[in-house]
Amino acid sequence: MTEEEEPSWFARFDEDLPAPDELMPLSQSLITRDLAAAFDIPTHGGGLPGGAPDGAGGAGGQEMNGGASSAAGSSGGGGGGGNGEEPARTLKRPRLVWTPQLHKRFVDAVAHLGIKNAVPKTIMQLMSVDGLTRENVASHLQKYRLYLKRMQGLGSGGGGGSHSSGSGTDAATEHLFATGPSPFLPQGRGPAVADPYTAYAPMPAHQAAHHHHHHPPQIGHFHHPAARPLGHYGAGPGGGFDHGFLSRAVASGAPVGPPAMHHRMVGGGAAMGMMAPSSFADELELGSRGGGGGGGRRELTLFPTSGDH
DNA sequence: CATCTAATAT
DNA sequence: TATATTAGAT
Repeated sequence: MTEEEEPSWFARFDEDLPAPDELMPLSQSLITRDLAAAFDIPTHGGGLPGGAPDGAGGAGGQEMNGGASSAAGSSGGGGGGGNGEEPARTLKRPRLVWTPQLHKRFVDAVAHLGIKNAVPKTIMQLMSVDGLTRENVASHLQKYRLYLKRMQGLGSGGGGGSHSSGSGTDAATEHLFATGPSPFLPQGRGPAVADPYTAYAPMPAHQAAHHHHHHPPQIGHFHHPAARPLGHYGAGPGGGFDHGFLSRAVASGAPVGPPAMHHRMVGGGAAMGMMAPSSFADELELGSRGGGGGGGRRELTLFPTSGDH
């Protein structure tokens, strides 16, 4: 009952999520989670091998890579090697480190999914991050919600925080959640609107429908300064990515309809500031990729053509 | 029975 | 602190 879904938003949510090219060269994820788990992921801040964690260093440095490695163990062939017995199950994974990039994906997914489908399962599928489990997303989803709530409930400042002026929101959280464009869809239950929320298109399309919403001045509108040649992604060598993966990801045969849900958004008119105007390029990077045949791991290459599961 | 949300524990 | 985990609710 109440099965509602909008085919538009995710119709082409691709956005510029996927990195254009340049898949991060193998890196940390070389270690199989088994090994990593066995030794504890060495991603601890303690002694960074390079040294300076932040600050100086590469000004142009662009964040660190995401750490979603993972894999469900079980390697089949191979050498077998070492582990004679591998429970493969009950393997405790190291704490998932939600890196900003990972967050971006999460936020983007939620924003595009809409409060309606912003459920752990869907988000997880939309994120398409290998190793990400529902619990992982669920756990974080809570934090994200709290963050939003905190922002909407309390305009800025208030509470105990009190951070510099400018835009209210905490720094750390802000920095982490700095959700650039928050195309949140007003879940207004339109009486008969043809296309209530046209998922925002990657291009400045003027799909301005008749929206007489007294929306608060959405100051802080940012664009993606990142000028990356989006588009070419087709079937690369080994990677057959496609933006349409979402179309099938969520659209699991569901006659989407007008989202008639309870919309409980605070009309807070408070003006929410945003981060500084600095040019923050959002880069997404995903590594891992079944190289060829050996791997056999269904890492990236998410929805290949259907049929997952 | 499966999934989501909340609170809690580490 | 940030996550994982558990418990409860739907």
